[in-house]
This record gives sequence, C-alpha cells and structure tokens, in this order.
Amino acid sequence: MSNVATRFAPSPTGALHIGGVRTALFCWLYSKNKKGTFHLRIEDTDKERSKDEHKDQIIKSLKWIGIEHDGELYIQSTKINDHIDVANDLLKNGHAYKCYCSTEEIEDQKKRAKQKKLPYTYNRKCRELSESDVPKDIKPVVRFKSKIEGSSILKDLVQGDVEIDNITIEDFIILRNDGTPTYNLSATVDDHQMNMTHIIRGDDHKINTFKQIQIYLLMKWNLPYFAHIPLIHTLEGKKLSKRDNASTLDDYSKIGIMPDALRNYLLRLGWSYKDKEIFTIKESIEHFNLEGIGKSPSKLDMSRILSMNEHYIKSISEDELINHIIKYCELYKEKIPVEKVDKIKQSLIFLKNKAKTLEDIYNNAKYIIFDEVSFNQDDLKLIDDRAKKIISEFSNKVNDLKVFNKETLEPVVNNLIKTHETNFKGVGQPLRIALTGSKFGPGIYDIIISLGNDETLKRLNKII
RNA sequence: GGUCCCUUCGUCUAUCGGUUAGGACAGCUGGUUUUCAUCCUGCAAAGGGGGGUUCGAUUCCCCCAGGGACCGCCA
Repeated sequence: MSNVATRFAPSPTGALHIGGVRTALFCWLYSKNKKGTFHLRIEDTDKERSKDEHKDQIIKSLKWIGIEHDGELYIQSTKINDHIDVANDLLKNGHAYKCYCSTEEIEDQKKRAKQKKLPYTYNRKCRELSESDVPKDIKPVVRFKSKIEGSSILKDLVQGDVEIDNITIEDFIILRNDGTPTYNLSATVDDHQMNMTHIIRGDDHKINTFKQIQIYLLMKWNLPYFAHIPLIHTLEGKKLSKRDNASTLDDYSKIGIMPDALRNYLLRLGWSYKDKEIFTIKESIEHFNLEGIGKSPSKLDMSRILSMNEHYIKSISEDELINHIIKYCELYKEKIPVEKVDKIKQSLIFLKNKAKTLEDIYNNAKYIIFDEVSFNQDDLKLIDDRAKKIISEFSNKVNDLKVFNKETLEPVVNNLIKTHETNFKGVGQPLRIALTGSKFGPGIYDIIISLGNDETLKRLNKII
C-alpha cells in the first residue's frame, strides 16, 4: 500500500469542540507515526449552516494545539460535481434509483412505525418502479440500492470485526431532489479522490461505514482501512456535542490552559502506552498506534486537565513560560508593560509553584504588573490599628536595610513577632495585604524582594 | 422500538489464563515550610451480575443487567 494518508473532515457548522480535536490529533499522530500525510477537509455542503468563521476557527484551533495539515485545504463544496458524476454512474449501472416518494409520505411512515414501536426503514417502494409509473410533476431524490441479502463485515482497526445484516441498511439518499449530493456519497468520493488509506473517525460514523463500503465496492475502488474511536462523553455520560457548553479550545485557552498540556491530556484520553503519562510531541508521534486505543468511551475530567497544565507550567523553561504568559495576558487580560516582563520572569520561580493555569500566574503577579494596588475589600478590613503599627515599624526598620534578601528581612519579621506577641501570620498577613491587596499570594519575602526597596516602602507607607 | 458498540479504583488507564490486580489525577493522613502552595511519606479506593471452558479466570465463550452510538433530502 502507498504511504499512509489520513484526514480530518469536520463540517463548519459550529465551533470545533474538544472531541473533534482529539479525533484530529489521533489522525495526525497516526499518519506522522507512519511517516505519511494528514489532510484537512472542510465538509461544507450544508450551505445553510456552514460558516466561514467556523472554518477559520477549526483551522486556528488545530494550529493552536500543534496540528497542521499537509497539502492543500480540501473544500468539499468545490467537488460536488464529482460527487454527482458518481451518483449518475451508479444510476446508469442500476445501483441507484430515482425515488418519487414525497416527504410527507415518508414522514407519515416514520410516524406510524414509531407508534407501532417498529423499526423504520424506507420501504423501497420506488426501487423497481416501471417507466410508466413515474410521476411527472415530482422532483425525485436518488437512492442507493443497498444490499438486501446477507450480511457485511467491517474489519475495524479499533473495534475488531463488526457484522451487520444488510437488510438493516436502508436505501439511503445520495442525491437530494435539488440534485445536490449527501454526506455518505460526498465523503466516500472525496476519501477516494484524496487517496486516503486510513479513515480514523468517531464511533458515531460506524453505521455509515457500511453504506460507504458498498459504494467503494460498486465503484471498484480500493477500500481504505477504517478505525472508529470511542466517543468522549460528558460527565453525564452523553456524547459531546456542539451544543454542549464550554468545550472549545478557546474555552480552555482563556482560563490559561497551555496547548501542550491539553494535547497531552487528549492524547491519553482513550489511548495509552504502558504507564507513560507525559509525552512530548516527538514522543507521541513515535509511540502512537491504533492498538493502544481503548474500546470504551471516556469522560472529560477537568481536574486532570488542570494537573497536566500544572505539570507543564512547572517543567517547561522560564523563557517558554514567560512567552506563554505574555501572549495569554495580551489576549485575555491586558498587555504586560515591557518593563515589568523581566520582573515577572525573575519571579516565576515562586509564582509557578502555586499555579495550575496561566491565569493563576497572572492573578498572583498582579501586584507586579500594576503600580496601583487594588485591594480586596474584605482583606483590607484586616488592617486594623495594630496591623498598621506593625506595618509602620516594619517599614522603619527596613528603611535602614542596605541589602534586601531573605537573610536581612527575616530577623526584622521575627523581631516584630516577638515584640507584638503574635505569630508569623500576625505580621505576614498585614504586610501581604498592604503590598498586594490580598491575603493570599506568594511568600512575603518573595513579594518584598521582587518589589524592591523603593516600591515596598512606597506601598507600606501609603497604607499607614 | 431495531441494529451495533461498550463495562477494571470517583476519573484516565495497565494487565494480552497464574499478579498482594500496577500507575496517574482527584481524595484523605503525616512530614518539610513563616499564610496559601510546592515538595516528600503514607492510606484508602476497582474487575456489573449469573452461567460455562479450564488445574486456574479480570483475561476465553454464553446469557442477563446497565450505559452509549446510530436509525435526516445534517455531517
């Protein structure tokens, strides 16, 4: 067989969600593992619902997480004439037929089937229609003559052999009454024309595969391999859908999840390689295989995403981290002034210890970013007269200090604890609030040192 | 309702007939720490149920139960 070629084929009828991203990831990884190519096809034949903004969002999302397609972007709508040609071919050879049943008629049958609790399949009424019975005033749809006898087996690379009675596949429509092709036809023709060797997609397409295989066979095309990966479920156990809230990449990006962390999380959702949890992109390409894909659906777990992100925050270099933070703040918060960047970078060493997301880092670095302290009003109430006195004494003593570091600062604090008969909290908390506006935050010495002599005294004196 | 798929700790998973059923996240202890964290100890936590096959089943087979997907002139 020629080089492995996979594709991801979303429809731009909504934002790409995290489930789609994982499918794309698996397709991409598989092709790269095999030194093959990965293609992106936009299935935009639903003119009503397809939007350019969604198409752009899809491409942007994939790029964000590190996936780029090989070759030209394939736009399905530009190929519909090829799809129609195939439909006419099928028609000519007697593998498809025109169906004149009205929508009302079909709806009625469906309704009655439902009432009687019987399974509905189209009754094939027009399958053997003679010329003379053809109504003149109705625009027909074209249906595929699906096999009635026997059964078919799908040799799925993930699911194993799946057998189904052919009778359960109805004579599906391949051309609408306006002459446009439908999904099963278009996808099949495109996959063939794009020379796809492996169709890796969500489990929800499994039954479609039985329809598509029949087209391949009748057209005498090479059958690609199929792999249907289990779907990602919500916490409630339902299929992730476009209507589900909070599941696009942007939703994760804006709370400060980094692409590599999400990529790593998604990789391990439904796939495993021994006990390995952390994979660089290179490692994931090296180890990815279809055998490692599980058969059961998996649930999205935010705490795992967070902890993966935390891992990446702690393990990437400070240069990389600061770049992420700069980009993140510019995009979702406010641009960090250039003169503050170095200061934040120097503070990363303690800032990253208490962060699961870039947003956490931003929040804890606010006291550096803004010259003006914005106080948490509840915390501000903790600054009573006694606290002010402590702050004032601290300020005086620190004023004389030549060097600002933990060794010089610590004795001052300890002294205050003793003279005011309090504990560390009694001294540290007022100082932290005065300096950062909040009782939560980095260690007090870290704050003071990162702020520097002048700024520290300025802020302390302001509150007394 | 029909067809198909799935079922190991709360979650993601390892195990490819013989293990004290392993790891990770979350949870809970304890320790380090000058708040909160980080870091380090430790603990608790799982094979849906019933039949087979086998010397031996989480693992193979069957049945049941539960869950899911599909059943559009959407993709």
